[in-house]
Amino acid sequence: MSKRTKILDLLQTAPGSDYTVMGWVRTFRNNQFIALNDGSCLANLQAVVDFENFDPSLLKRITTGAALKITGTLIPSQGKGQSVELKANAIEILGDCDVEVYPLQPKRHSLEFLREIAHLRFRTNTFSAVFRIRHALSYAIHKFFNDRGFVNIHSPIVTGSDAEGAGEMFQVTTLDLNNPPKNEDGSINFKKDFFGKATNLTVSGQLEAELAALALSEVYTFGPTFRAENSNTTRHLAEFWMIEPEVAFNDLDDNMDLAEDMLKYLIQYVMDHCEEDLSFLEQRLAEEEKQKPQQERSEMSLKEKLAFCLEHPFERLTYTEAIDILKNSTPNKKGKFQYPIEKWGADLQSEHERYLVEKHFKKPVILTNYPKEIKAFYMRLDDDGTTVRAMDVLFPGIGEIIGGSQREERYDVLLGRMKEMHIPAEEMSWFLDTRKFGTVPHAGFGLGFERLVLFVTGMTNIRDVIPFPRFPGNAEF
RNA sequence: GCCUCCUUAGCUCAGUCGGUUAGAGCGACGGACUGUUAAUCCGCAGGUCCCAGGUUCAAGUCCUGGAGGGGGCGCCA
Repeated sequence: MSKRTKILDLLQTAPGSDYTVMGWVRTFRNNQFIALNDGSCLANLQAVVDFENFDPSLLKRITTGAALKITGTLIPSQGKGQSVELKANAIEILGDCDVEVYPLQPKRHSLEFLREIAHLRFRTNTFSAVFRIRHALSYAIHKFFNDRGFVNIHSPIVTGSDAEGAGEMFQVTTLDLNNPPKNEDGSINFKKDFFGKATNLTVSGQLEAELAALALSEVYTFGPTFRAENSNTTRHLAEFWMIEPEVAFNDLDDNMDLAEDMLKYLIQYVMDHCEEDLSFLEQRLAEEEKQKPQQERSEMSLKEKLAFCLEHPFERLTYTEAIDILKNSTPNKKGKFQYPIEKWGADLQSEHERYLVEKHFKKPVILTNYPKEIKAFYMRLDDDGTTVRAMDVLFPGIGEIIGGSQREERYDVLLGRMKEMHIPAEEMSWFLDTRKFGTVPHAGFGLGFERLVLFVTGMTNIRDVIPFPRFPGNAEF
């Protein structure tokens, strides 16, 4: 292959020289204008064909979806849509594309349809924009933590611990499911399994991150996470990516500061580096909003929404304060909530979270100090003995984007909480060891990566921000 | 897991009270045009009305079951 110039670079190059580009045809207009895209940016390169100088049988093969190599001279464009264009001197068909059977047409497609052809949807404007932004966010996460001296920890994906309590787990085994080795009592003998014990896919890297934090001080994980929950929503996946920072010597306030700084940094990064893709998605969203009834339309455009998040501090309040607001809220008094707020202690439903974020405060909200009964065993017990130092960061349209806490660092209190919640302490001795040997206050949280991508791109279904979504009943591709 | 809606041409959808030969836009194809921006204009083809039963003189339309998909709720990130 001769030297290739990326379309992203070519569009910023002064005209005059010859270049070779390779990419896929979006449209071929007027037997003259090829809109070529190579994914390096949203914009297409316009290649101009003098059709009298090319074999008609070659021109017939320039169809939507075909892969081309075009060599030509970069010239100022006579048309209005672009400043430069490539005057084609040579065209080579790298791969034909039979439009009779190629599912992508030069027209608008529904997200539902594209989801069924996820192997081809990268070739659309919307999905190429989403996945470029997804990449930018991934890179920015590493940059944010690296710049602050955090150490990236690769926590295990196969775990022997089944006591994390973060959700249903997928089993990992090499045993013959049709004829597994049995113990005398008829149960399966996992000693004969690959790892010599029952193993699962991880539901969280947090416990391992805590071990590292209690030596390296500032760490984070960024890896795949698996939950075998039968969740059927636009916000849940069975396989998703999670970022879990864990910081020694941090309390809950430090933890909230870190979460807010991080989210603002990431949003700012995308606004600074993904202007073209963001503008496209903003326009796409605006067109989608037009289809909705006036009442349901959002007041802000995508970029306004992102800027708004940057400009205002997140609202921080305790669970108890939130209950008071909800109890006295108009929808609660008028019986509009499906689950009315009656007494302190109840878990908040998503309708309540949405009211706080979207109606009452109209900005991101951090809820803290939840009743201990509705939170995990490892969260630090408050002095009153009834609440724990938990924090949930709630975003408009997404709900919970971050869940975290200051961790219980006191050995006796942690052990007591584990017993209360029926966590088998014997199997968790390695975790308890950290509280036995030089324990310190520490805190951390989990950020759902796809939920962040959802928010930043303005997409509405989490299955559209991961290349090949896994959810109940579906593991295609 | 629960609730709800949908499934008609390649895609998006219309199809009245159950009644003749099931329609439109876009896309594809053929032609015209040749500085176009999802080009335009003219023409043409394209249907297992999701599947299996049932009711009826007659079912895309009604009923039962199944499959696939969307949305909401719960679980949570």
